[in-house]
Amino acid sequence: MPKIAASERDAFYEARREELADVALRLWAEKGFDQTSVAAIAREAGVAKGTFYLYFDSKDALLLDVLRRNSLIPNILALIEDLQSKSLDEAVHGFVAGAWRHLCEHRDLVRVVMRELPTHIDQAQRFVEHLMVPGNAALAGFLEKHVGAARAEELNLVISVRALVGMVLAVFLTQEILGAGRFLPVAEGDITKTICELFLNGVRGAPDESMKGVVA
Amino acid sequence: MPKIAASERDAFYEARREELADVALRLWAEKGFDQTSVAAIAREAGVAKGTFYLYFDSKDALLLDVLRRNSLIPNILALIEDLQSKSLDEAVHGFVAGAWRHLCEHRDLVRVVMRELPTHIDQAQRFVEHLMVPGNAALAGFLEKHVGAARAEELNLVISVRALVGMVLAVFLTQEILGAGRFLPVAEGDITKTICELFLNGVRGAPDESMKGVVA
Amino acid sequence: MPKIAASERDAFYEARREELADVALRLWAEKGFDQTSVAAIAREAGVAKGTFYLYFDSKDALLLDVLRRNSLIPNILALIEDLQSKSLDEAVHGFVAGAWRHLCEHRDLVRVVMRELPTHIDQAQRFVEHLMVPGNAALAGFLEKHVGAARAEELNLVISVRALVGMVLAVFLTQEILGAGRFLPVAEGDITKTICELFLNGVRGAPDESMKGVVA
Amino acid sequence: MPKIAASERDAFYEARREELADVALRLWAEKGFDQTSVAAIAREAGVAKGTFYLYFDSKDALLLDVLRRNSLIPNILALIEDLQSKSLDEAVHGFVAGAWRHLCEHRDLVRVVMRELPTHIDQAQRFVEHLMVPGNAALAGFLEKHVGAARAEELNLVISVRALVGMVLAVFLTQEILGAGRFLPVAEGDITKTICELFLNGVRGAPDESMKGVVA
DNA sequence: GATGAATGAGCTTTCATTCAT
DNA sequence: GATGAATGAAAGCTCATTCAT
Repeated sequence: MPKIAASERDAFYEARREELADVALRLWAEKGFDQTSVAAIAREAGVAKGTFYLYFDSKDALLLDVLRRNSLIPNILALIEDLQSKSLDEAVHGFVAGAWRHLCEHRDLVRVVMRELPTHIDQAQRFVEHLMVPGNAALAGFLEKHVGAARAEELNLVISVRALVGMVLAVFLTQEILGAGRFLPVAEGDITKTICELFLNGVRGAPDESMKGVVA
Repeated sequence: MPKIAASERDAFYEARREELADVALRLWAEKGFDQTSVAAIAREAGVAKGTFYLYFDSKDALLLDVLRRNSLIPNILALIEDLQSKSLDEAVHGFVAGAWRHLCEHRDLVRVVMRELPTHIDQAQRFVEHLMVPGNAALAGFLEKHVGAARAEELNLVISVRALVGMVLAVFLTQEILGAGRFLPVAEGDITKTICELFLNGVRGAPDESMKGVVA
Repeated sequence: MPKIAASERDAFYEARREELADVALRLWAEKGFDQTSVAAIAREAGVAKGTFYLYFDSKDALLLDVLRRNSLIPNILALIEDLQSKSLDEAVHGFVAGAWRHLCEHRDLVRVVMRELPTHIDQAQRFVEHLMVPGNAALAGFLEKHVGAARAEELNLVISVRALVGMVLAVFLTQEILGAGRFLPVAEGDITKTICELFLNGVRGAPDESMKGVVA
Repeated sequence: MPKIAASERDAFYEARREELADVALRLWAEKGFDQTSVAAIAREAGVAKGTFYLYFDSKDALLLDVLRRNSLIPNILALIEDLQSKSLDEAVHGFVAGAWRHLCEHRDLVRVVMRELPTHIDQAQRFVEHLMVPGNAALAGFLEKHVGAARAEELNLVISVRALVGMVLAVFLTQEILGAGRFLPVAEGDITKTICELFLNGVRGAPDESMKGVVA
């Protein structure tokens, strides 16, 4: 069998896997993992129930694959990497805008991860180790560079980073998942601006003489 | 039948209900609602499967009851009410500490709510309408009183309130649910202090002349 | 304990049994034996579920008791006995009217018997042996006396008797149980009159010379 | 996929459905609808419990299907239609023989219908409206044509028709369902002959002069 | 490779029956 | 005697997974 044919077949195989994973993600976001049957996923993807098992070993294996496949880890680490050379203002604005965009673009994934991560401890471990710990550390280091060691003693910068992420995530969840946007529509720009403003003033703290020279 | 006996029986009935509800909450927090069978709840509570149905009409009815029984809504609204007469600093510290305590004391409930709320739209509605909207409004009003109308135009205060809640919630989730506390143990006092510091500096903003008189 | 008290207790006991049996019959007629729980019977009779078992060994035992207690056998055999001295016309009219009255007065029993007899072969046996066979024989004998041996050879008189009963029963069932009475209301008198007229002309047959002297 | 395969599969599917329906009918006739579990039906049909639900949505749906599938309504209406052109004697003999044959051929269905119809009011309605009312009316009209309006005033012909059906049904039930046939074996021919004789003499009535010309 | 019929474990729920009070 | 809480077997039904075609 010629190489091309094989790679074509592989491409087809991969496309099918992706199709199934996409459908599953959508349905899980809607009704939850347990409330979505394999039959429903197959039907929605336009294949037979049995076909599903040619592409995934089990329903659980598909969940792992979906989480892995859609891992935001590289993107987010890249996002963090990009910030290193910027000013504090630019970096925070860039991070918040980037995070918000990521959340919006992966709305379904966010829903599924929020639901399923806490009961899949192994995945949660992986998430913490590979994304949260290094990401946090990188951002905390970046912050320390800009606000100075003195301020870093007043604030726990790791917690600060998580607080920043928490602000973005919580506002996103309430607006987009719980539907608070219907009660109080707010422009996306206002949201990121408010968060950045809060955080930048927050980390910098009340200006006193000793800080003046350090702040970016 | 004497009065006492009846009230004793009622007390016993209520105790059993509570026992079952507590067991259910614990198991649901661990493995999720769908992955926890009524049989498992009954077994863990030390009764037979059929006995469960003497106390609750159905598994779904128990979920509603657990959510209602553990509703944090009154507590949280009371917490907010208490802040009204305080200074901004005291209020924010009080709120953050109170919220953190609530989260710690209702760890399991938080897990279950985070998991099940998004797929129980009616409950989500209730949550948004009865807690989030009024709580947000009350806190935003309080903030406006202390930071002044000028600052309220720079920041969206409703978003700010949600951001504050988000900081507390996200740090709690990462520390306590995802287990980040094992990687980076932080004293509870450090967490609340950092969040308050961030937020207070954040809402007040960089001081300029016009603010001087207003800030509490 | 004095005799009176014992008999009073017995009377109370018997009254309770009867009450429970009556309630059961009513509910069974409405929804069927299997679809009526012991709890429902007890509730409707105003006693606790456990009390039921002080009066009957089991739900099945109650069914047997209800069938036995309400046995129409003695009544019907008495009805047949009464006819023996009458003329054919009087006897048939008396039987049809009596049977119709019995059916109306024991509507619920009829429903239950029609439903449950076929699946309770032992009860069915008893019914056939103690009511149908002797009753049929008695009526067939009576008929033969009046229509003569010659006619008895043309007609199977046992079948004729069953046919007579069948006419009454089928019209009763369609009018009262299936509710055909709502489509075509017919006076009770018309029904019995029509059945008697049909049967009397039917058994007598087309008059020919040989019959003249025999017919009552 | 070739056409043949599809139609073969459909044929197989239909055969399975029928097999399950037949088994169910048999078991229901024996022990009643409620006392026959889906598991028992599946086991008797040689398939697993779950397989049952590939062919029927629910146990109730199967009951409806069995009643519909075996509906005697068209057959019986056709039987009645066929009589219209015949003489009274021929028609009654034809009807009684046809009805008896139907009952014998659908013994199990008769048992199930007798048991379940009274507690399934919607099905009972359908039965009354679509079979009893029109069938009765057609037969009553036919009778009136042959016995004359004068006799139709003496007899309620609708009741007469039901009485005829009742004779056939009651004798069938006692012979075949209650097992009276074991006590008194009677040739099938004797039964239908007796019923016809009874009915024909019954409807015609005692001959008087005015009737002479009308009777068929 | 694709199918979908078949499976049976497991779910939620009901209910006849028991028994401590 | 009377109660009703407790039981657990058994029901109807679903669904992840297998496998012959």
